[in-house]
Amino acid sequence: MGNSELQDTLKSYFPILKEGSLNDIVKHSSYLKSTKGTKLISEGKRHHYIYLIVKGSVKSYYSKESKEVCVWFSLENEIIGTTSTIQGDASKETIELLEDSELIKLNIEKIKELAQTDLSISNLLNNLWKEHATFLEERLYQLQFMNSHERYKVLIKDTPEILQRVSLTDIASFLGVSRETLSRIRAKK
Amino acid sequence: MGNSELQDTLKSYFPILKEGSLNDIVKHSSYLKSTKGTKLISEGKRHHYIYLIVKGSVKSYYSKESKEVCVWFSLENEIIGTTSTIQGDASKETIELLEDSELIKLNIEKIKELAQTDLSISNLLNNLWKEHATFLEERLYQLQFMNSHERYKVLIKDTPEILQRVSLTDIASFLGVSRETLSRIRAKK
DNA sequence: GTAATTTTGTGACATTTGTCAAATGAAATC
DNA sequence: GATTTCATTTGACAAATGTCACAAAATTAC
Repeated sequence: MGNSELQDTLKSYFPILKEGSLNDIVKHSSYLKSTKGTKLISEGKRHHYIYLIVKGSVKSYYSKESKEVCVWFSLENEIIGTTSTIQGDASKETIELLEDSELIKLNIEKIKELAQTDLSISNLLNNLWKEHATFLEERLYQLQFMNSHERYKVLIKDTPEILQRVSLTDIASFLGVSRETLSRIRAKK
Repeated sequence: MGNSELQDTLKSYFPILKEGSLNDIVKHSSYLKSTKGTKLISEGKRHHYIYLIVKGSVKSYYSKESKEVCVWFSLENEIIGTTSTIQGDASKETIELLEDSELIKLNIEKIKELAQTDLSISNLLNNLWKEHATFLEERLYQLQFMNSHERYKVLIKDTPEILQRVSLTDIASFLGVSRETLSRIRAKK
């Protein structure tokens, strides 16, 4: 992917950005391909990038005592990163590729710097935070209000592709149940 | 609370704001006292305000079939609102005063408008979103990773004041357990 | 294609939690 | 201070879920 292609892609994702601001961001971005299993962000480490998934899929998870709990999955056309990374802290989560993927890597440190003086970039970050918060609230709602059967139904209704592309082990932890319980939920339908 | 007092208070909460930007916000803010049980924001309705708690406490909850599930509590010195309200949609949650309270009411519609052209306000909104997202992630982590005993322990460790000022019924739904289960958790300690 | 490995499903049982009913305790009202 | 009302606790039981062990299926490696 050439530089002008990169620009075109980012432009379509960030339509509210002014031309000059977009250029500034492109300067701190790069295209990359990476293989399944690659960790874009590792728990406990400081990172300086967020990513746009051009092709492929990723999971984000916390781990404790060799157990993993998935926080979210992302497929094509989504912006991903961890809140702790964006705040400049060591990441609390790990982000790992579930498939061979194509990504655009954006230097969030630089973008945050730009946002200090660039209104259009600051507004862009606002939008990203807003979307992320909305996602998290929806997830909390589901965990607090729905039982595991209902949460599974919502998942297959809203993002059926996840079922095809993510292991049931990961989906189970995402839904907040054991692998076996998810198996039984699926058997009943 | 006079206008200059209002200005001083808001200044201490939003130190990153430039003087002029602060003035613009003060113009769309007002001080108010309100009694326990008052709903600042009602589920299903459009609202245009966020609030700063000067004194008092509030809960935010979803309701379904006459059951309430608490999403969060706030005490003094916190900014509160609902994501749906801020986005201009009908609110998904209800925000209700748990005690007689003193508040500063800020017109979020106007603030958002200002943020379109005012960098310092846009950056302020970014900070607020960031804090909110961090809170939500921490909560998700606790719900996915800890059992109810552990979640209760975290609550009494991090915000013991909540125990004194919020009913156990509300706390139970916040922790994601029934009232009776919370009673038993407490009995065991 | 076969073997090895990983993922998913199933059974049996223990544990946790929810639910309903009733009892106790605390707070508000008169 | 007695009474009413509301909040919290406790008991008994049912339902849901976790855990462990193993079987079946699917995937990967050879």
